[in-house]
Amino acid sequence: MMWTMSAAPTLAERRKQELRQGIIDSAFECFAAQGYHATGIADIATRLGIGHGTFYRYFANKRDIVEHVVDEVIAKIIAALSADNAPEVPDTIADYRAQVERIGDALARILTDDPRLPRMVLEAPGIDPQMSAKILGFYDLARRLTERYLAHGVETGYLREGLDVEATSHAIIGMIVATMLSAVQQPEAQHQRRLAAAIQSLMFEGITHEH
Amino acid sequence: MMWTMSAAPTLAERRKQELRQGIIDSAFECFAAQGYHATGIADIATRLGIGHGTFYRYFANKRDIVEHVVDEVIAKIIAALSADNAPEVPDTIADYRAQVERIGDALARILTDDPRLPRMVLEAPGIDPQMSAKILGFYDLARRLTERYLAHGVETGYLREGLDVEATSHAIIGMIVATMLSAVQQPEAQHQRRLAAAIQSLMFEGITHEH
Amino acid sequence: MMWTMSAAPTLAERRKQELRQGIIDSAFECFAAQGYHATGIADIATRLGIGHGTFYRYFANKRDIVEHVVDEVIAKIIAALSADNAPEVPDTIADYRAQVERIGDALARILTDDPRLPRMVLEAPGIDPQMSAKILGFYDLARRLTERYLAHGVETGYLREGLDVEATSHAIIGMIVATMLSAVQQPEAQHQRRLAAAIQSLMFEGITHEH
Amino acid sequence: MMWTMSAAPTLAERRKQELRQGIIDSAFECFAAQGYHATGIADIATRLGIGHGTFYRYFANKRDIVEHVVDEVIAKIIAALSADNAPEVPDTIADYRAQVERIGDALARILTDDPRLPRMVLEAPGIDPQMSAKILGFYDLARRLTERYLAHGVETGYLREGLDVEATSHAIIGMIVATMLSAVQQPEAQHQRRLAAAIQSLMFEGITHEH
DNA sequence: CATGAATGAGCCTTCATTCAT
DNA sequence: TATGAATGAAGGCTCATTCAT
Repeated sequence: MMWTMSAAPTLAERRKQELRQGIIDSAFECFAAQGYHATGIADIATRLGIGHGTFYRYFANKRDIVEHVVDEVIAKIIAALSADNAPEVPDTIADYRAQVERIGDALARILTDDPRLPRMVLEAPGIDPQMSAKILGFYDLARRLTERYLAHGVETGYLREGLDVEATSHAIIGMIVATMLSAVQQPEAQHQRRLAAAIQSLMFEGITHEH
Repeated sequence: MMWTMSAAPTLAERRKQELRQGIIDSAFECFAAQGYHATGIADIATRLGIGHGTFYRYFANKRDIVEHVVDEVIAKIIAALSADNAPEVPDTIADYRAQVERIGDALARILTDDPRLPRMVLEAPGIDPQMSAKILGFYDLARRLTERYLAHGVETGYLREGLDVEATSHAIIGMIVATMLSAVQQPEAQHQRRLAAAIQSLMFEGITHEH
Repeated sequence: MMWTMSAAPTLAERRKQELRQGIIDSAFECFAAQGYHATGIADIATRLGIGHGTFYRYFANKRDIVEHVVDEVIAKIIAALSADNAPEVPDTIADYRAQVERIGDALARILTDDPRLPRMVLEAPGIDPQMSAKILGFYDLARRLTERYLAHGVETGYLREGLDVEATSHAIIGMIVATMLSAVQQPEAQHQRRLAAAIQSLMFEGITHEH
Repeated sequence: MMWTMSAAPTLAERRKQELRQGIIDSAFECFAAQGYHATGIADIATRLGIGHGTFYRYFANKRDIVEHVVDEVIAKIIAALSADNAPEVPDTIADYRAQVERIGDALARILTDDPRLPRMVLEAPGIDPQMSAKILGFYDLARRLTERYLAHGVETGYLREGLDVEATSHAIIGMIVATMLSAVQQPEAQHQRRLAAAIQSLMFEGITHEH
């Protein structure tokens, strides 16, 4: 139909989109506050002031909504992890370090901004095996991205030859996970920044005396 | 009959202990396979071939059993993390590196041995807030232990002066978490060993060229 | 449509009230027929032809419904006991005797009408200590009312000076209880009326020859 | 068999009888303290210090024991109601009044002695319809006894001609029930005695001025 | 005979989902 | 389209009863 052409969302359609997003937000808040299993569809609807029957006009079931909520959480974190380093691939050690710093800052910012994000990621694997797989998939996505950067660094020569890029990428992701874990309990910006700095140091200098 | 007084648990008592442990194991298997919430008491009992009423002779409720299961999992991991480094506190960089290696090996061994261990740790925080707190507490316990070692290293002089021991301990624990996460999907011994080696390298040399 | 604002309960609302009352009635019948403990929520629901989940939309739990059932039973009996003697306080022995007669008639009428009422009162104390207390409280309420009337009679002079109004009120309530007890097995109106007459005789003449 | 002849209960047999009685007593205490439904077989056995399996060597099931407990309670009350008036049937108004007094005293004594007796009678009808019938049967037994005495009084001439002996017996039993009801809450001897006196007064003089 | 471990029927209650209004 | 009343599958838990030791 002609009038459906991209640029012209009906008023009704926009409202629909807004309500849909509202449900996702409400669900996020409920899940973050009480956990997935302790949250009822009625809770999500009530918090939003809609009837809980309405929920099912926008999402197929409880599992469906949590899928969307987690996807959104992951998307936000991925955005923080990737947005700032998109422009160009670093070609010197300084560039790379700067990029790691930018990522650390972005992560610190987003985690400090909303500590429920890491909490969600922490608790999501308990929902069911599939959700667990999704979270692990998210970790792996981030890890593969990291691995590519490391590989590029080795190829380009600013990272150590012989570096086990795959294994090291796991370790680096682990440190990012640590950042998220600690954000659950200590979301203060300063703490996050210290953690980011320590990770940087560890990566670029190790913990020993500079040799 | 002449019983040796002290260490003589009745046959019945031994059976009781065995059944109790059997229930814990069965529960562990169910939780690992289907997740806490999808597991019914009946599942645990049936898998063991006992009536589900029997379960309640040994554990107060579903929450009680998962507590025991998780405690056992944590105990195993803590044992791996701490047993080998108990003897003496490292006083040289070589000692410390050796200890880190031993821990890595022990961890690799136990995770390879039973990949459901890390899966359980991964999924436990989704059970409820208290369990979440317990897991975070476990992480924090390990972290504080690491922090003490780092502090000792700095004091003794074999670690860099000015090292942010607290933040760094978070990062190191993150890498241990990474080990566990990867063990869920790649429990092969070789992979675990590579990961342990990479962590060591990262800690003691960083990822850059040795300067 | 021109609704008269105030007393216009929606159709839905009226249905709701009706269903609620239906559940109370159904529960009353079940409890009366099988006793509280032998009655399952499913019985109450099935007898009414509704799903047993529906029950919980109207009452919090099994205890809640029996509370309502008993309250209703008590209310009916209290109404019988008090409605007819409300108008004015009797000031002569004839007035008082007439009032006692009215109460007796009203009680006979209601007990004959539904013999499950006294049965419920009889069995309620076995539900739990709180219910027991409620029933005893109901007896005591009636007793204190009776006591007030006796005291008024003594003050006014148409009852014997020196009458132990408190103890006598207990005795009179006991005779009302007897009426209820016998109604369980002999609900026929005639029997009830004879009993009421005998109680009157006992109160006003004793069992001996008029002296 | 010869040696079974009445007078020679084996030691073992006596022990058995004692344990049996012990179980009844223990059950009575449990039922009185927590109610029938809240009492488990295990409670009864534990209070007595025996294994709960042993219970079933003496009583068929939970229903069986409560039957015995209630029977014993009823027997005690019947004894109080009938023991003292057994010797001879009263033939004058004074004799009868004296007898009523003796009964009242005996009742007061036993209720004051153990207020759990009336409580048991009060709560027993809630156990199940059969128990309810038993209690009603007990009331009726006492009532018929009373009725016989009243009839004798009328025949003999010391009670009013035309007295509705059946209905009046209901009323009198009601007052005895009142005594039991009030004993649940006020077991003090003095209160019981006042109540007995009031009942006597009511029976023999009515509540009005002596005419 | 005493014991208590084992059992499973049975019940209350929750809540995701459906559907008539 | 929004609603919320109705539903019943599902599951945790209790406890009377049995029976091997």
